[in-house]
Amino acid sequence: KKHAQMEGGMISVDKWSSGSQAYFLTHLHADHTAGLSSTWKRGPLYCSRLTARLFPCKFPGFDLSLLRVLDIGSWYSLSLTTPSSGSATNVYVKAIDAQHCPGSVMYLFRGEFGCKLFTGDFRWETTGNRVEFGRTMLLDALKNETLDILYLDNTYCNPRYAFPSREVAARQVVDIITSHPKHEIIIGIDSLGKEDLLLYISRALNIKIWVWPERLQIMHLLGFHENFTTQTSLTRVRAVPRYSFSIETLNGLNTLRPTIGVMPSGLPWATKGNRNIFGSSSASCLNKDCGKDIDSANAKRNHEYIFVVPYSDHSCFSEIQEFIELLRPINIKGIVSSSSCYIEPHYYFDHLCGSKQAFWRINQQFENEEVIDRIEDAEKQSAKEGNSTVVGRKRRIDQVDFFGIRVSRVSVLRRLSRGVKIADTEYISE
DNA sequence: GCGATCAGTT
DNA sequence: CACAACTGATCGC
Repeated sequence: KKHAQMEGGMISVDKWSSGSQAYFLTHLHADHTAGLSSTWKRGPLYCSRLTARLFPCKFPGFDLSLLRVLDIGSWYSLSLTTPSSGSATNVYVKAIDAQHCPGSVMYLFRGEFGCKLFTGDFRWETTGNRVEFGRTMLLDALKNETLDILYLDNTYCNPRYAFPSREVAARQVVDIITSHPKHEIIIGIDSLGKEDLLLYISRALNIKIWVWPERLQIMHLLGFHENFTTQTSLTRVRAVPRYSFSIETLNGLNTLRPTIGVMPSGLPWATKGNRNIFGSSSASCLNKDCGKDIDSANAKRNHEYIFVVPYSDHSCFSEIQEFIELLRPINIKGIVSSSSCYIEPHYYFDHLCGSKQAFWRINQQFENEEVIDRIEDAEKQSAKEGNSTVVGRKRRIDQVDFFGIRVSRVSVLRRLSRGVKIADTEYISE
């Protein structure tokens, strides 16, 4: 579903079938690890340092000598074999913070196949230190080169998906909690992710947050030792598995103590014009103050006890757009294919793609003095690194015309297929 | 027993 | 209902 096999079986990202020489994991959510298990024997598995630390929790008994840690922001060189010719070839890879869940990274690959970025799941907010750092790192990694293919987390790749930053959403949650001073609070979360939301609440209200025992272990591995507890008596705010979070649960809890539920989700925050397209059954929803008032008026209360807050670990449409405008890739492929309202990134972003657009990106950078310095450094660095970039550029020119004509149709066909193959030869064969 | 797949849940 | 992420049943080996 959300994975790729690259270069005719040399590299797989979040795809765990046999036939690759190197396997890359973007993050530890279950929909990216289907096929991975503790009995893994297919070869080295590359991931971020934090993912490696969390790995034994998800896959106890996994042979850890197969894990290869990639520190974020560093280039690594892999010596692989070109399947068609059998000759040795170098592939370079850099992991970049994907800002999705703890340990999540994007992978930028460079090799004789060109330059390809696989985002995994990612969130690309517009402000904040982490975002600035990520933007700098990405531009620095890409230098003045064109990005041939962007494998994009297109979960919310549709203009109707509009929601605020996670910090704004976290503030909404705090407002909901403080406006219910006598209530117990439960917040639905998954096995990994939304830690920043819980930390924000913990710090803003100076309270500990209850989590279930397995989740406390994760929190400790993430380095959070002070903000969480498994002792119910210490706090009125509890994070519970989302799967156990239901209206019945809340009704039951409310027979004991007044309790409200908070559901952080990107889903309900689709808009059509000024309206929430997901029906109007809610007692008070975001319609009235859409886009203006960002406090709890924008937190949709769809049940007497349940507040749904627009806290998403995936990019909204405008963030995806900004990301593409920054990178100006030659071509884009969505990695999410399961949705019935799936929209090809090309539908919205074709005008941002293609070889001319790649040059546009470079020209735009030169309007910024800071970036000019970076490019000059990049060019010096590039000269030191030898001829891999030359090979990549030659290959890229071949791809432009081809992709410009074919890719959109191929992508639609591939919607129904399992797996995304991005080697040139596989494009032709399909 | 394991893993792949599907159906169902929030 | 849209989604992501997860659980649990079932089937095949």
